[in-house]
This record gives sequence, C-alpha cells and structure tokens, in this order.
Amino acid sequence: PAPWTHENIAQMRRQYDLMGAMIDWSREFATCAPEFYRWNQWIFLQMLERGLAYRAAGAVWWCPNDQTVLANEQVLEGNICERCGADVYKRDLEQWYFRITQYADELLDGLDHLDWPDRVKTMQRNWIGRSHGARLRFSLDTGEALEVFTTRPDTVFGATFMVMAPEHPLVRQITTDAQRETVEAYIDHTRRETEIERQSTDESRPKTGVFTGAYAVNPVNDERIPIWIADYVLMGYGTGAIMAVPAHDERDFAFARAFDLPVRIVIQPDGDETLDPVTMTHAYVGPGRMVNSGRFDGTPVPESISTLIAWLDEQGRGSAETTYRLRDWLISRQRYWGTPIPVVYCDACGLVPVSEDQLPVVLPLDAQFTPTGQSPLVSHEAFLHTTCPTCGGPARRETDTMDTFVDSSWYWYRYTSPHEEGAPFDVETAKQWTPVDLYCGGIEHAILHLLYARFFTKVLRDIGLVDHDEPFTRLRNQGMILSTEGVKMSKSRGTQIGPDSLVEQYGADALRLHLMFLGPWEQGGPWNDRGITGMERFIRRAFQLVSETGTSHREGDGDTHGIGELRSLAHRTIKRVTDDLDKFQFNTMIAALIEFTNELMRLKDGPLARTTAWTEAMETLTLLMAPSTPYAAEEMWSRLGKPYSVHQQTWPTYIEELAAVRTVEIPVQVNGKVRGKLAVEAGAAEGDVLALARNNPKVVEHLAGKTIVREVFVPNRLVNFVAK
RNA sequence: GCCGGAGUGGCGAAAUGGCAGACGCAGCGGACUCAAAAUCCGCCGGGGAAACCCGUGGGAGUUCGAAUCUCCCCUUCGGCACCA
Repeated sequence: PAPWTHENIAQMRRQYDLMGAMIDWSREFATCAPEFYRWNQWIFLQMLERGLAYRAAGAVWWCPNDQTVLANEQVLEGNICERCGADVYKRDLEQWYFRITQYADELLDGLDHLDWPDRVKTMQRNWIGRSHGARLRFSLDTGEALEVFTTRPDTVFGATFMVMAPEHPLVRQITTDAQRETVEAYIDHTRRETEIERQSTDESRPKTGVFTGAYAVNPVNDERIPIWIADYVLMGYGTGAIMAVPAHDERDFAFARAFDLPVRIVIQPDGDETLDPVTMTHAYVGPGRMVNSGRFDGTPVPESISTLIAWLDEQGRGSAETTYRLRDWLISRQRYWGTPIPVVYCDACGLVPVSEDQLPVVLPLDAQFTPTGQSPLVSHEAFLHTTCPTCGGPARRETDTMDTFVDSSWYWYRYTSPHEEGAPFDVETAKQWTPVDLYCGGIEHAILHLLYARFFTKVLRDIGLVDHDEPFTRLRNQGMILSTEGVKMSKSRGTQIGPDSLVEQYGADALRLHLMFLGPWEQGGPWNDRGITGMERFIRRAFQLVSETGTSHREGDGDTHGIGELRSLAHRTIKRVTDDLDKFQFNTMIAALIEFTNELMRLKDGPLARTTAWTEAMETLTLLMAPSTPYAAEEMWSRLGKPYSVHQQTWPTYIEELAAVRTVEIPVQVNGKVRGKLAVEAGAAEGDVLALARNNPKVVEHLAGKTIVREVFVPNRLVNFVAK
C-alpha cells in the first residue's frame, strides 16, 4: 500500500496543477505518514483518558469480504459494506469505540445554526434520531422490573400486552416451563435470520412472535398483561422492550390482530368519528381526548404527553427520558493499512496505554496484509511483541488499526500548521484560520465524514485545542459528474474519464468552463463533451478582443454615443458575476461573461473602442474571467500590461480591483409591497422608491399620484420607474 | 409507508410573482472559399398568410398578472424505514 499510495498522491498533485488549481502545496501532508498519524494516536490517548474511547463487547457488523468489522454508518441500505458492496452481518466481538453518543444532543442542536444544505441536516437529524418520552417500570412476578421506553406515555392505559426483543437478557429468566421450548425455538429462528440476511425489515413484513407465559403489571392500573417476544422489537433501541398499545400504534395493532390480542381505545378523536376496537383496521395516532384512563379522561392529546410524564415522575412510576438512534462509533478495523491503536496488553498489568513520549507507534511497512479474518499485524512478530510501559515485562501490542475516517476527522486543523512537531497543530494559528468558512464535498459525506468531523471538533474543544463548536460554517455539495451512460465513473467498468486526455484535447480553461457550464454546480449529471466547442469559441473571442483592442489609442470618453450603456453593462456584469460566484451559480456566471463578450465584440470596431471606458471594460472582462479561465486570463492580463502567474501562490490583484466597483441596491416596491432589492448603477439614491412595471394599466395606475423621478435602464426592456 | 428535491424547446439549461426559453450545443439559411474546415451575419417552442392563438407533468385555486405561491393528483430521483 505504501508505494501505491505515494504514486497516487503524485499523480493527483500533477492533475490538480494541470487543471490550473491554485493550491498552496507547501501545506501538503499525507495522513498515512507517521508525522500525521502519531497525532491520531495522541488524540486517541486523550480520549481514552477522558472515557471517550473505550473497549467493549457486543454485536458488531462484519464484512466477510474485507474480513473486518465496520461502523454502523458504514453499513448501507440492505446491509451492504460501504467500501466493497459485500453483504455484511453481525458478530459478537470485543472492539474499540468512540463515545460519540455523549455529544448526541449537541450534534443535533448544533445543526440549527449551520449554513448547510437542508438535505444534509435532515439526514444527520434522522441518523441521530432523538426521541423524547418516558421510561416506565412494569413489575414482574419475580419481583424484578421490566423497563420500557415510550414516546406516548399518555396511551399507557391502553397497554394490553408487552413485547421484548428476543435477545433481551431477561427473556430466559421469565419464560415459564410450559413455553420454554417454543421460546427457545423462536430465539434460535430470529438469530439465524439476523446472521444470514435480515433484508426486508419494512413494516409490511408479517409480524411474528411467541408468548413467554409470563405477565407484567401495568404501573398505572395494576392490570396483569401477557409478555411476548417478537423480532419487531429491537434490542438496540430504547430498553429492548415495549408496552404494546395496539389501538394507537400501527405495529402493535398489526401484532394484536395477528395473534388475536385485545385492543383498547384510550384516545378518541375530536368530532363525530368514534373508534371501535372491533371494526377498526388501523391504529389511531392522531389528536383527540383521553378516554378509559381514569382521572385523565378528557385530557386533550397531544398535550397529554407532558401531563402524563409529569404525573408518572411525581408518583415514582416512571420518568422523562430521551433516547437516540445514534450508536457509539466503532473504530477498530482488522485491516493492515491504518493508524495502529496505541495500547498494549500485558499479562500482569492488563490493558496499558502507550505513553505519549513513545508515540508514534509506527506501522511496519513489511507486513503480510492479505485478509485472514485476523488483523494482519498479528503475524508481524517484530511489531506484536513489546514491553509493558508500566512493569517492563513482556506485552503484546494491539493489532487492530483505526478506521480511516479518524484521519479525515481533524485534518483541516493540521493544514493551518502542517509541520508542527510538538502538537497536532498550533493552537494559536488554528484559531486564526478555523472554523472553515466554506466546505465543499459530495453528498456521500452527509453522515459519515461530516458527523465524525463535528464530533472531533467538539472533543478537541473540550481538550482545549480549538475555541469553536462546529468545524464547517458553510457547506455546499457539488453534484457528481457521471459517465456518459449516466452511472458513476468507475475505473473497473471503464467508465472513467481522466483530466489528462481532456486537457490535452481542449485545454484546461475550456474544460473548466465546460464543467461549470454543463448545468447547476449542485446538480451534476452525465458527462458530455458536445458543448465544449462553445467554450473554446468564447475564450478565443475574449482573447481576440483584448489583444486587438486592449492597448489601442485612447481619446478619453468625451460625449461618445453609448458610453453610459457601456459603463452600465460592465457594472451589471460585475454584479452578476459577483452574485453568481457567491451563490455557486457558475453556469449563469459564465453566461454573463459570454453576453458581455458578445456585446463588446459588436462594439469593437466603433468609436467606443477608443475610449477610456473601453480599457476599463477590457480589464473588467479579464478580471472576471480569472477564476474560471486562469490560463487565458493570465495571457489577457499580460496583454494589458499587468502580468501574473497562475501557479504563483498569491491570488492576483483582481480581488481588490473588483471590490472597487460597486452598485447601489435600492428597495423595489410593487403595489406598495417591498419586493426585494434591485441593483442599479450609481445614480438612484437610497430611499428612492423603485416601482417595477410592465405596460400594465393597473400597475401604472398605482404610480399615478407619484412623481416619476427618472426611468432606469435595465437590460430586459421592462418599463421601470423611480418614483417618490 | 414517512421526509425532502425535481418535472420547462431536438439537447444542457435560464427566468425577485411581471415579454417563458437568457447563455451554450445541435440544426437551417447566407457571406467568405475552386472546395471543405474555421470564421462572420441571420433564423431557430408549436399553429397560422397575417393580426393573433396555444404553450413550463395533469387538475383546481389565489392574483391585474403564476414556470414561480396554495391545494389535490401523476411521474421521477434521493434519504429514512418495525426506532416504540
């Protein structure tokens, strides 16, 4: 992996340069270098010390192809490995975890203040899956309690049975002898199903389950209700057991109908409709009033939820509780190529962290890494055997490596001081640069990388290394350019198109323009080189314009006809490009540049081409083109007598030049309502009222009492007035 | 099933509630050329000789005015999916 990785890095660095990307290579580093991953290990040790990293046994996802465990986030729909696409299943193993659940509330609430696409925020909210409700204790004949979590404590009077997950630890204890055989058979059945393939977990799947023979007592009405086990109750969520209220929960209803269990209405909807437990075909989950609930009859739903929580709490029969779908992040991998987890196992002292001054624990470069189901490092004797940092006796190193997502969870801080040797990064420098103002990436990072990165930022904050809560203030997702056939580009399927041949054929500028002009940046779509000739034509026309007229004789502006329109056009183009650039609307930004060029081409042989305003227009065009066509702009700029180089690391002065030109924004009113702001070039004053109209008598009427100050020139020939 | 996008010419797509189709591609006509390419000029949603009429997935509505806002459908793409 080492030489392969470095070859790839060199290849990609070359391609970035080829494409004209302006990157400060002096800050480059590789996450697979010990100088970087030693700080993964250092952060791990800080987390271990704070109880944020821990080792635990449990059911974990296993990929039989990669021969390693995976995090929940890396298992895709249909139980597929995120990396290789193989079917994965659960195994009981002891592994390392990061306690991301400790930050669940903060990870959820923090989303509200981020300028991120709603789609991404929604996905994170769903993934964290916070539910507010109550924990209730149902007592068992054995004297113990069966705890359940519910979001609807107001339906507790309608609980007619209970259901436990088959894996629930109390199941065997409460099962009666008469039912034991049936229960064991069912547990066996569900376990096998889980391990092989539990694909269709949708609600339409028929409910299965068996009676345990045991009963529990409802804490609010002392009713004895039967306890069942069923695989629709998941051990991994809530307490692994539920109170079933068939009248008001769709799944419980389906189960009750399947096994002929009683249905009791405890909420009646407002209005004429009255629920009948015998004839109803669906659970009722809407609003209404509580019934059959003793002293709570008549309480309006859904306000009833908080009423019941308060009462249960006061009576000591339950308490408010919040649960999450989010699980802790499983970080151990049985892979070779990753950061070694810096702990050792000593026969005398047990698990001992490697001390900070012994970092990094270096990954050997000569291991056999073919997957065997065991960590490859187990068979590397020189790595495996070490001495215990505490007692000095013989010890074995941890041979699992860290999930590679650990590397990407804090790397941007390292960019601020990439060669720092005494810490992950220089704290003061990082404070100046971070949080990241704008972060771009694909939607595939919506949960995995972006959730882990947010978690790490909060951990680093608590360690005292950063002073903010969120790593990325603004996030935008680029669309993916697909292959010509509309599928993801892939090397193995031969659908990949690399930049080398395209740059050779069309040049980097035309390729860049074409990619941005294909459609909205956030949308993506199939690759297609049909329109690229249009971009070549545009670049050539712009270049021709500047070289032919850029330095010709000037006679000042005088009263040359059309001088106002020329200035206005330039200013409007600046406005459009600036706004579009800000909003990531590169396709319309380029359209504006093409329009500007086309108009200048029409004027270039006339008297305007000898004015000072024309020189300014040439400079404007060149500056505006610089971000999208760096090479052409470099040439054009030098024709105008202001040379710079694309690959020099300072951005050209055009940013300052752009900032010098400003348009005035004034409020637009239509029918007395403010409809937003319209940018007009200098002239209209703030406070002027601009009415926007067509040749529409109704609208013109509204302007009747007002004084028309002046007409405003706008490109689309609408009739516009500035009125007071 | 739930949540969220999207649906506009031959194609990629534009459009604060205000001339639908900017810009580009393709196509058609012309200039230049022995010819072709390149370039330049013009046309380019549908119907109609024209005035004009019809057009933004379908149907209602709000509005002087709707691709845009509201409601109901259809199609499609994502995400979640027995989470109590």
